[in-house]
Amino acid sequence: MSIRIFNDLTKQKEAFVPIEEGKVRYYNCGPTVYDYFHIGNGRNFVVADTIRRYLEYRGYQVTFVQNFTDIDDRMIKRANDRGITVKQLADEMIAIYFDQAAKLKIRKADVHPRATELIEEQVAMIQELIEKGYAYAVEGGDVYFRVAKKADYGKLSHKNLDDLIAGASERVDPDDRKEHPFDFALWKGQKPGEPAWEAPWGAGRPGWHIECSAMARKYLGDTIDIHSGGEDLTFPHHENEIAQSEACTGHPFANYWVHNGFLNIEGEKMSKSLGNFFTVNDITQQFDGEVVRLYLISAHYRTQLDFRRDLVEGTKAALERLYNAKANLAHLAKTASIVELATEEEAVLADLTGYRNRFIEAMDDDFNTALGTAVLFDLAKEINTKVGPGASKTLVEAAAALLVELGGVLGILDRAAEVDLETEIQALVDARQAARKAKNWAESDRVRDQLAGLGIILEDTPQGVRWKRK
RNA sequence: GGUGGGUUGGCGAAGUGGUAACGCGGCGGUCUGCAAAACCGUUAUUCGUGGGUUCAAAUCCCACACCCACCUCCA
Repeated sequence: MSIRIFNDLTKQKEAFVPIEEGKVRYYNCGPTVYDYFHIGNGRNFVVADTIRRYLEYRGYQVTFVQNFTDIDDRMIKRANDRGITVKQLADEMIAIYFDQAAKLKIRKADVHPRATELIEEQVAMIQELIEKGYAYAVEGGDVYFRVAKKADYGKLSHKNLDDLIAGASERVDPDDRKEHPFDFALWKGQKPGEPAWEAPWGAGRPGWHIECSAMARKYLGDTIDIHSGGEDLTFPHHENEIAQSEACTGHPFANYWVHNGFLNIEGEKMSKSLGNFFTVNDITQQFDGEVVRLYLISAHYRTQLDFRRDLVEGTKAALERLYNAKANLAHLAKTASIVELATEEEAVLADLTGYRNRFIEAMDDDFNTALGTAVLFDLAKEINTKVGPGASKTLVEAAAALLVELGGVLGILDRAAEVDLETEIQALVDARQAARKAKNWAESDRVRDQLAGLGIILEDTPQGVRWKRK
């Protein structure tokens, strides 16, 4: 069995066969760093991170690249509005990206190139495209890609130029300098007050699409295995990347195109005008990042997902369930001393392997995280039912390890099952236990309330008192 | 207009030919000094509508209805 991926290029699930055995070259379109990234971006980054984690879990050596677009119209406008340089804006937002991404348990990519770091490579590609007749410079210093020359233009979005023109007849802004309305900018000539770099056809800055082509090429090669992004990027961004890269290198650009569905807010498209524009920063003020992450992968990545607070609240309870299974095992591990498995435990241990297999089967099928998480809930139930007081250390540890192993693939459950309490808090917990032993309920309840005020929630279990932070 | 996706219990969400996973919520219970939490059990004879194919369909085919996304810089 192998991993199957729904490839947008062919619109069907295909067995995943990497270019180089055992290795994966993976590129995901990162954010334009003009502002805090929003929860829709967050979904994309979580999806890409999960795919990356899973590929690694399946034994692939993954080189994962995710860019920062640090030069474009919005960057320039925002920097001007704030009276800072584009570079300052980028530095600030990139730092925020890493901070917020960490909250969602999104790992750093192997390479996080910035568009402005690869100007030379982009200029070289544009030059090559001009030489091969795929691009032309016009008055004003702009350089455009000649879409009509690329016979298979539209193969990713499954459009052809005639349809495009018919569909967009009213929206295309006529630009006499362009040969074809859908020719897109590879390079934008400098306008007064804008940052610019030197180029053979005049100072200016790269267009949006060329940066991804250049970055993917530099760090991953002419042909990469997987390229992903939000579904809205299919056209024109990814279509244009394909056109540029393939025209330039003469090789296929990416073998598998993966697009995640959009994230809506309470049933509506997120937009500033609707006032429902939420950044990850907004959301993590209210919810634990791991809860948000679990919510984002609770549906298959290709479906549209509605962000609803009540559902995230529900996910919080669901994640608690998994953590409780983990905490139960940690508790048992403290007292479990028998190493040898009892006969009936052998069957449970064998079941554990079954859960791992089910998980792999689910995730192999186009990264079905909804099914994958379901396996975790089933596993938690098995643990709670079959692994109790008196269980052998071997079984307790195996169960705990599997829970963490599978959770780790999804980017959850890495928090310690129990935190050590500060001595003064531990003293309060002890005091309450003493009061309870003396049946001094008034005093024990008072201490319990006091601890609640400190954010410590106590749970009296048959195996003793357990606590967790609010 | 073109292209693509969707419609599954109170709410979410898997499932693409063999008789409806999983989570939240609800309900019942266990535990507890009482709580809370936790845990256990239970919760769709049914998968937008109407036809058809088949021994068998949520799953395949044909209509229809409704919803959504993309169609030049928005993940």
